[in-house]
Amino acid sequence: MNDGSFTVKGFLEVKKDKPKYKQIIDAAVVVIAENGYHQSQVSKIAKQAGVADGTIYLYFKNKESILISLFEEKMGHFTEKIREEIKGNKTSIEKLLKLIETHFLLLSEDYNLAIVTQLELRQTNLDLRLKINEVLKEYLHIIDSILIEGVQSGEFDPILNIRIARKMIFGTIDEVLTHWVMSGHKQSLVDKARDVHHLLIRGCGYRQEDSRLLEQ
Amino acid sequence: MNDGSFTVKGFLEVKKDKPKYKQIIDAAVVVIAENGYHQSQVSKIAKQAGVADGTIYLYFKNKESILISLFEEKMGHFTEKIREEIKGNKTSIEKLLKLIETHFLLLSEDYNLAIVTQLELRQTNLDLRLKINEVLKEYLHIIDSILIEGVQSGEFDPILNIRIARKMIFGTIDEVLTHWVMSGHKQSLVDKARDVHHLLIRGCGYRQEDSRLLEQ
Amino acid sequence: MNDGSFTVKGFLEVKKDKPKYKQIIDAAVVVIAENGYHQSQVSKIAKQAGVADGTIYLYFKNKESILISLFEEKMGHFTEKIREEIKGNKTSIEKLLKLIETHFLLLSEDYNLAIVTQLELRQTNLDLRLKINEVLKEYLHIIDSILIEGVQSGEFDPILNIRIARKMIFGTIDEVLTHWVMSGHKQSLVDKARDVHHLLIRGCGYRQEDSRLLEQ
Amino acid sequence: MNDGSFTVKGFLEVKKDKPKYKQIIDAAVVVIAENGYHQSQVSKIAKQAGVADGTIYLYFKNKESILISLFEEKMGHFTEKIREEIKGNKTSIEKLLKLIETHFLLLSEDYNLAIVTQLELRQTNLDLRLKINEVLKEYLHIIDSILIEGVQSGEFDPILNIRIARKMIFGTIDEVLTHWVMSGHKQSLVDKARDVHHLLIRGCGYRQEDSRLLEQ
DNA sequence: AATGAATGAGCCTTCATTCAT
DNA sequence: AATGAATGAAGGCTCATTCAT
Repeated sequence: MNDGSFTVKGFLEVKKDKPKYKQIIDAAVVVIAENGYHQSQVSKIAKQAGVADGTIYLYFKNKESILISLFEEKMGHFTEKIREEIKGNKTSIEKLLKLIETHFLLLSEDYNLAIVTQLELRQTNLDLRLKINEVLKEYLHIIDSILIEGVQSGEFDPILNIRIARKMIFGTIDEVLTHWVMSGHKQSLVDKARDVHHLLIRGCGYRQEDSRLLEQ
Repeated sequence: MNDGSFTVKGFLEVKKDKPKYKQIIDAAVVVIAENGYHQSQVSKIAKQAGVADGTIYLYFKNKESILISLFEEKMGHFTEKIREEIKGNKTSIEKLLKLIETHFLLLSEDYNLAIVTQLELRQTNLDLRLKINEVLKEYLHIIDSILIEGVQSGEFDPILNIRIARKMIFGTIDEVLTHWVMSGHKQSLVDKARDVHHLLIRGCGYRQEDSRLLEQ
Repeated sequence: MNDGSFTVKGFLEVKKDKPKYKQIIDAAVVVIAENGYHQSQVSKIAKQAGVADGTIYLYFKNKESILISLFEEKMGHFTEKIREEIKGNKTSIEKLLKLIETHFLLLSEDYNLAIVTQLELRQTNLDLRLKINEVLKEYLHIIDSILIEGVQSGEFDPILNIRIARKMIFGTIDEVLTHWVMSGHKQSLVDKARDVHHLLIRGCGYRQEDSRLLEQ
Repeated sequence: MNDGSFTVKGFLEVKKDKPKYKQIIDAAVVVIAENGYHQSQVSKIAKQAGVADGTIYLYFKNKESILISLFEEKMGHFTEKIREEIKGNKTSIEKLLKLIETHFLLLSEDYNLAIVTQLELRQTNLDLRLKINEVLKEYLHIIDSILIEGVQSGEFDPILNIRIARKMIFGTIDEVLTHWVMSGHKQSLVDKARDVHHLLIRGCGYRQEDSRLLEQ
């Protein structure tokens, strides 16, 4: 449940800042990407992290919590980065493009992480996946707020079904990513961002000829 | 011994049609849906199927092949049913709606199967998932042919990126399904079909006001 | 215990003469030689024999009894053949040479059988090996009678320890055979017979210069 | 993890010298002697050794490697002991006697080990037996060097076929031992050594009346 | 006599986790 | 804080044998 990190209010946050906590998470990404989830024993992760097996359990409650923390840590960085990137953009159209591009870019830059999040982490049991979904909510909230803003600004269909639209956006991005990872990341992912964006905003009711916000 | 073997005995007799083969697959669906993939031991499946453990291995090479056959069998039925259903429809718009509705309907009618395909089968190792993807190709081909037809008929964007559109359609349907299964299938899935369809065809460039094919 | 053969006194012996009984034993030799004892399942032997699995059990009580019968049948032929061959020889020296030569010749002519008796049949459990030893006694009796005769005729040491000498003769022949089989029967086995014989009779106290019985 | 690994900790520390490694091997000898090879499950060996099942696999790669190590360890001790014992003897005749006596004595003192090496270890598959043969080579080399020395010193036949003689010596010793074990070690094994030796050296061409080296 | 589909007992090995040091 | 040796539960698969046809 808890990833093993302790925060002392009013005092200094202790574990997450320590190198070893991140060491282990980064080791997990490498080991899982290289060996696959089912071949990523705790001892392998410990070895890669340069610590003893037992040390893992000083920082994480159990193996599952390494994965949850991994996802929290990386996805947290994701949402943070995406929030930053879309901040400067005026329209929802632009924000959505930035979201897709940033998502694609971040995974392009870390193919190991892409393997882990798109393929390996899905081989885990339902409990873990439910917790991962918790973490994903933050990301879905960003999509939702872009959609709501877009509806209010008139960029999108005024009667857009936000929940379905959110699933379309997330599902499409996810499907594109998974395909890209599975086919061995031969093609440029970032290059696909505009095409994906194009279809998605049109699906949300945006009409290119009506408003030229995106035009360059 | 192996699934997929054919015996001619007076008439064409496919082993797959023999009761025990299907018995085991149906048992697997029930057991996996109820216990989760990692808690679905071969002995449990055998018990549910009403056969001895060893009997499983007369019909399947190993545990993994039960799952592949399960997917082939069920997905085969899916694509077959979908092909049938879309046959009678004239426009691509209508065909896509029929595809979504049929997909939703079939999983609505068999919630256990929905759990298995949307959640449990994804917890398997990469090898199995690659084989499952092989099976999925058939489904993706149907989507592709609808899209190509729609582009040719002028219903969809003449410069539609088919590969991305296919991923949008599949990714969206998949995301909607997974969410529906994970949230405990409280809401009607089939009711969502029109909304999903609406967003997807718009994403593909369809303009409601231009052509009224779908109108009732 | 019983090999499954039935003899009706005064009437015709039934099973052993029937082709299927021998068919199965011969199939066992081939299958065991080709696959090794632990990979020689009953079903494989049945297939090689051209009968159904269940048919095996009409002729043999269980798998073990196939092996015992195999050994009895083949070893019986051995001792019979050896008895025949040594009958015509006058001296014990000559008889022992004939025994060795015949043993070597028979296994040279049937390498599969050599593999089975020298290597594979020894991988069986102790019970079976005790029964095989029973069968071997006949062979050891022949050695004994040659030795006793040789002592009486003055060819061998008058105070020869027969039991030890028997073990020397059998142990040496066995060791030469096993080495020949394990090293892939590249060299001629029969060519070694005279050298083996030479050492063994000398060990038994025979003195070439004293009597010239063997000279040509 | 693996047997045969070396760790330097202040001094030369061989893993094989660690108590647990030997504990397990000794437990294996007891369990196999008492239950037979095919009834000697890893769990039984672990229980006898007083360790957990999994601990076995910290010291041995798999079950088979317990047996190989067992043989290496015990046979290594054998050859070492035999080399020591024959060192002090002048003639080949004496050395061979010492070899036989030592071999017989060592197995007389450890009947469990005798059961394992003479009966149970032979029930293993061919692969394992080939590895065991590797270990046996050391023993055969000792025999060879005694023979060569004996030929050079004139004790043995100057044109002695060393390879056959070696097989005679080893085959005879082995046959005597196996018979002794199978018949329940009722008789004294060491008492047989002189008789066995007597036959073997005579087989190698030694003539008692010519040289009186062995006489007391 | 012959078949062959069905049975079900039995075991090696892995690996997350603990705890004495 | 750190170590890493030790633990022990848990399951997929094989194959000799049976028996209804």
